[in-house]
Amino acid sequence: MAHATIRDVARAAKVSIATVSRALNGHSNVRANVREHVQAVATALGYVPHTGARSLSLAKTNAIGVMLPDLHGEFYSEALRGIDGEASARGLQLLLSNMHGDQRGAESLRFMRGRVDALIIMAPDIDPERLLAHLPASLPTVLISCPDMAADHPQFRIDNTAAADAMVEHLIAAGRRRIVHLSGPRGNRDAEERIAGYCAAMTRHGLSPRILTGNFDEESGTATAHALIGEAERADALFAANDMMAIGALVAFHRAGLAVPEDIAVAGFDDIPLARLVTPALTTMRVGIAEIGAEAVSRVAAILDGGDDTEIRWVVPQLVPRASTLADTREFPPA
Amino acid sequence: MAHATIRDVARAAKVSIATVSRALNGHSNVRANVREHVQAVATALGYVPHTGARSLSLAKTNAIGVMLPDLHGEFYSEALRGIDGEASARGLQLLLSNMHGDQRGAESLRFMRGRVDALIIMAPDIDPERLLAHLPASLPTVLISCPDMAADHPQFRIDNTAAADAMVEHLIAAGRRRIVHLSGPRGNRDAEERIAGYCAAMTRHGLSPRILTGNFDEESGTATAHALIGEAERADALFAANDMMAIGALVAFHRAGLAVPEDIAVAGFDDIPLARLVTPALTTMRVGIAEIGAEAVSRVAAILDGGDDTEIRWVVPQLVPRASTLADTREFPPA
DNA sequence: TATCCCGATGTAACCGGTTACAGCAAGAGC
DNA sequence: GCTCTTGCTGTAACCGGTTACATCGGGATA
Repeated sequence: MAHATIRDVARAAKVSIATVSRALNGHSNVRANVREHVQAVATALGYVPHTGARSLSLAKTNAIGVMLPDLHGEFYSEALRGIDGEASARGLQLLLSNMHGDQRGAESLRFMRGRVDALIIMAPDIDPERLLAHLPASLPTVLISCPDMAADHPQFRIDNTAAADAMVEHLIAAGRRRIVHLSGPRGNRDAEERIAGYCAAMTRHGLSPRILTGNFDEESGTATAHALIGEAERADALFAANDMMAIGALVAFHRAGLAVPEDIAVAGFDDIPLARLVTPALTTMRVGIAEIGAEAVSRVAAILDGGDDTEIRWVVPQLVPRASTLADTREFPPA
Repeated sequence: MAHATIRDVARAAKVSIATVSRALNGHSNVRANVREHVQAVATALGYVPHTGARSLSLAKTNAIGVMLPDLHGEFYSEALRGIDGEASARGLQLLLSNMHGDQRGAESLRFMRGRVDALIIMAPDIDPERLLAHLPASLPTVLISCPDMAADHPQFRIDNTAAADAMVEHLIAAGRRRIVHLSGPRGNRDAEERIAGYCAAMTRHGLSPRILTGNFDEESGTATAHALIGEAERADALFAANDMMAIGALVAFHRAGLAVPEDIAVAGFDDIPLARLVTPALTTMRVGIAEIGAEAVSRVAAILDGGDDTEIRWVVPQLVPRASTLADTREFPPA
């Protein structure tokens, strides 16, 4: 047996559907006893309003669409956690769609039209053309770390260049010279900017950059560590473009009997929750992605309330020095 | 300017809306040149179909609702990752709703009606009455580790009792006797069952159970570790009801200069990705929550295809012995 | 008592799609 | 040339709600 509709309730309560709608939605112009009667009948029939139909007629869904590149790894999980927290505090539902690194995934944006009131898109590696092409026009959209786009959307931009530069400075201050950068995949905006910052700092200090390309996953870190271990003039620091790669390397160095940071310092980027839990704890740049996610929801909400917002808001990552680059202050004393 | 509707396209293309609908949905009974013309006009107007309206008339949303207790911590993130992977492989969207430990959150299930074709609910600590009350009837629903309910829904049940029992056996085999259990919050189904398994095994071996109650978060683990450290006859093993608490304790023990596992063994439950990355790597029971999530989506899909499924499927966690309980095989040699 | 006003209720249009059914034109068969 | 079929297209009902507007009845007022 299908679900009861408002018409079923109206029939059973012997009133019009308009009255049922008004009674259930708390409009004032309904006589008290009629309202109670309608509510009783609705409960008896197990009536649950059809939210889809409701949004259609109200042109309001109370939902926002979230597009992430991936859910693998803690970084995007953290982003989602931040978004989710703020969204449910505001009574907004979340419609998820991620493109698993596949550019075609951008098409799924089309399916969001009519289901959400606004969009939050995080897509550091997507072709802007593609994104724009499938972006339902006139849908408020907040971008996080996306490629430059013609559209004048509100955005969050991470100052990757300055942050990577600062990390290199930190490593140099800690006495390192042969600093290798394990980058993210080419074409990814964050990856490219971190490379730029790394190169700038190295060059400024008269050091020659050396870049290995990874994939932002643990495996890239492991593989890179193995590659470095055997080299004649071994690097004395590895700066990975994200924490997962750094941790992969950290573990691999450890297994191979190399001491971190004594033999080689390791630094990451993002400050995922895991970073402070590995041994030695990982030095990294804190992005605060959960906070950004939450703030993105706030901006979306403000726009939906009629606000105007096309600002580009810059996020400045903070250095979080931990034991993996600091020989003197081990957070975990040797066992 | 609002978005173009199918009527705008029809007007501009000088055909009826029915023809537009048919042309764009690839029905065969449309003349080829008409179809092309309609497609061209639609593209020119930037027409994107209104998915909400479409689902209303088709009574099919291609979305499934997901209710989780929380997104904090890796456990539910992993579950969501598994669900998401399978869902997007099948072209299903995900509507997220989590109740942040708040029982009232169950009401948000009502908002799913008319927006999703089915539900996946993971709620180890929710009052079944409440859940049933707000569960839109006749919506296919797969439950994961929920309290027993009258309804005959397809379910996944984790064999927590046997698993906790097996973990105690493992600790005893490793020579431990003063084994303390750090449990999850009372009322949580998983927590209660793990307590039961722990007690059963302890009693069987003539050991007296000792249970401290935690909250499934890292902080509980830290606090418990501090409490244990000062005691006269210190415990020689801590079995936490989930990995996050175990890791909190692990770190706290380390900081306090206690060697794990030499001075005290530590074991967790869940096998979150983090578990193998901490030092020493954490012994735990692998639940495979991402796989369960994926499988839940498959079951949902099968039901939507007309299948019948009211089975209770049991998940048997597997012991993953690692360095935190095995004095002899350290995965990370001392630095 | 007649008039006005006001609050409660019903009718019907609308949100943006899909599709059953009707209509219509062209080609086939006689 | 006339009917029958076939294939394309349009009309209108429907999905399940909301709400502008019309209607209706009763109390207040003159």
